[in-house]
Amino acid sequence: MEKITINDIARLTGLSKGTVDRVLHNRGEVSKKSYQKVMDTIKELGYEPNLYASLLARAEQRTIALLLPAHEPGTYWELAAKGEAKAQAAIKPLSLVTRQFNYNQYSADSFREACARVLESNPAGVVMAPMFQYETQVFAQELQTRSIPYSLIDTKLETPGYLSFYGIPAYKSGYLCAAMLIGEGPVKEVLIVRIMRDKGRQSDPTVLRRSGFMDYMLEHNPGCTIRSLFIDPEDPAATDSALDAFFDEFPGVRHIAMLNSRVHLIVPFLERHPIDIRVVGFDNLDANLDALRRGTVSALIAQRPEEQVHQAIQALADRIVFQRFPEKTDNYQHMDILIRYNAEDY
Amino acid sequence: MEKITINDIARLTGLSKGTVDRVLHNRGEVSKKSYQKVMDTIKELGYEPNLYASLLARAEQRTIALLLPAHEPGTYWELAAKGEAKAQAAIKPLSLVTRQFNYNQYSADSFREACARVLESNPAGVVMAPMFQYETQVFAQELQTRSIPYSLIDTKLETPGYLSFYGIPAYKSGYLCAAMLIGEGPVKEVLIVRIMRDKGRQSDPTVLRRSGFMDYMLEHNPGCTIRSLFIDPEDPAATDSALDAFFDEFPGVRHIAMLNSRVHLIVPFLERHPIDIRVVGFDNLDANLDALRRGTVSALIAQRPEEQVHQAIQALADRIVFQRFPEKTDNYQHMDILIRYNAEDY
DNA sequence: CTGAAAGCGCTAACAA
DNA sequence: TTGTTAGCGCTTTCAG
Repeated sequence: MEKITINDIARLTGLSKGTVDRVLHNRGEVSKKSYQKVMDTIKELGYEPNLYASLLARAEQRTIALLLPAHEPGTYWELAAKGEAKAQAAIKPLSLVTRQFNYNQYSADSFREACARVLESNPAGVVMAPMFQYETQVFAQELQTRSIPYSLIDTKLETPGYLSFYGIPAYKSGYLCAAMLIGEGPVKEVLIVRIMRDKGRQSDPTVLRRSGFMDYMLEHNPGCTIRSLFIDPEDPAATDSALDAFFDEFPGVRHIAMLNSRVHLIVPFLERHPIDIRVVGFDNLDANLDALRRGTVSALIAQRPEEQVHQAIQALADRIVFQRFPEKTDNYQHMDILIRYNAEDY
Repeated sequence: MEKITINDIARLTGLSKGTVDRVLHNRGEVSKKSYQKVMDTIKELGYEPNLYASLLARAEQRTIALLLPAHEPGTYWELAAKGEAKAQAAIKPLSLVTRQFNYNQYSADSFREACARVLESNPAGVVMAPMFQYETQVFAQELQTRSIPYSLIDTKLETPGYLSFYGIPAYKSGYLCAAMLIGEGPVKEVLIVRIMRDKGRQSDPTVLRRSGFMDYMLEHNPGCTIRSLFIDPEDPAATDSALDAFFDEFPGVRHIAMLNSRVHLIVPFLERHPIDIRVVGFDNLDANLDALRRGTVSALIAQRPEEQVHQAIQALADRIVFQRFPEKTDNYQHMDILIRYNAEDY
């Protein structure tokens, strides 16, 4: 069984290497007839291109753009950004590099502007974490007309022709959060702490989480009162006093959930008032893990954001270099449950 | 800054490509003088060979051997074997293939014999899940003298010069299991169900798990009595009656742990006797997941064995093709906690 | 001991 | 729309 090459299929079809190469990379300039003939015999013989030869002959570097919210240290997106490094190493031998473009996750303008920069850089592929429904649509449209493949992470917005999506199921994650918080036991009241400015966001992923959370409560603990409190992430003092005021008014609350990655914001308060409160949050930020280890936070639901970007980049690389499509378009990831005793090797 | 090639250094030294190649792979037939000259200018110019050109010119397929316990359907090692397929796809473009060699995990002879077959196949690298301390040492030794790189998965035995290890921390996993089983609450007695023939094994990974389990109990629940029961995986009827007898004698037991992947073996019994018992086991076998969904098993600790073999293969491929060494030698993986509400997307 | 030369399989520029 | 051709950088005879 000989390795079959581009020459073989050129000979078999009666065409030339050049033409075969053109259909292989469908860069047009080929008649329908030739195209079909080549495709058919490729399939028939099970031809697979030789990567080494290809890479050797090509020798130019393509780049994959990452379009992510800006990542201040200690935030969720910093975790995600870590996946870039891993992926870099993996795709470097394929003559691919990554390049990051950041935007302010609270400003649609900034997102639009970042999109423009991405397009300007003429990438071979794009990984994006979208926050704004409309702007993302427009951008996706543009990518498609330029036939630049793109993958989504974190939030799945309905955009045309995305290559693949990687993230956790938002609704289910809220459901799970509720289960971790109250189990089966009857609980009279719980508190959901929310972030102020999230209110204004167009596409807030915590909306779905909240609805999953609510449904679990309805199904398992219908009598429970669910209270909300909004805090300002920029203002720790205000957060403290808001919590103080809350517990003055509702001293019986023993269960708190936060449906975003910021549970660490309420940790100082909790540690200053040693009531025995069960707290469940999301994501393995260092500050969250510390609180978990100290026992202030009972459980975290985590989602390996670095894996999400890693996988998205890999999928794109496969697509770009090997013309290979991912097995599944929507890849819902496992939700990791972290407690004190399994957080160490995370 | 131009890429410098073998031609450059041929020109610079006044020798030919052929000679340069000879010193590059020190296969002799070169005068001392020429050798020195080449070496010097290589260092001077910081020459790095182009892998693709090299690989292309060489054009042979190398194979990575997997040395794993035989995997009957529905067993742990079947899960692990799944990782092979994924990795196959990833390394195929590098002209690498995998080939599996199986042994009976209860027979050292069979292991030794499998090792022999692996060596005979002259692999470019080896991934192994070792079960027998001494035999593994001997084999590892042999691999090292032939300078065949190898990685370990699942169980880390102290062998010389392994490339990397992938698995969960055994002791900690037992500790975690105990935590999942009894939490902080005081419990009077717990049952550990064990597999009969594991007793005779030389390198039983559950030994460490058991000691982690015991330590958690000592630290958090010192008064608790820990009972053991041995069952025969081949004999469901005997398993049932053993459990019957056990519960006749100790009707108060409400907590069961199994420190291996076989918790499904006791599920039929449990479902026939609807007492409210908390059960914790290991690994995401289908039968275990089913029991988890039905609520018979409360929690599973899982370790993504397919990822372990996938990563081990990748590491080897990187080593073989790109001469790259893994970032970390010992890669302890996260222990996944599975409960009903997060098992679906696993 | 050394050099010359023929590829490895694919890409891309240029002609036709 | 298609064919031709000159490499990409390295390996490997084979003749000297």
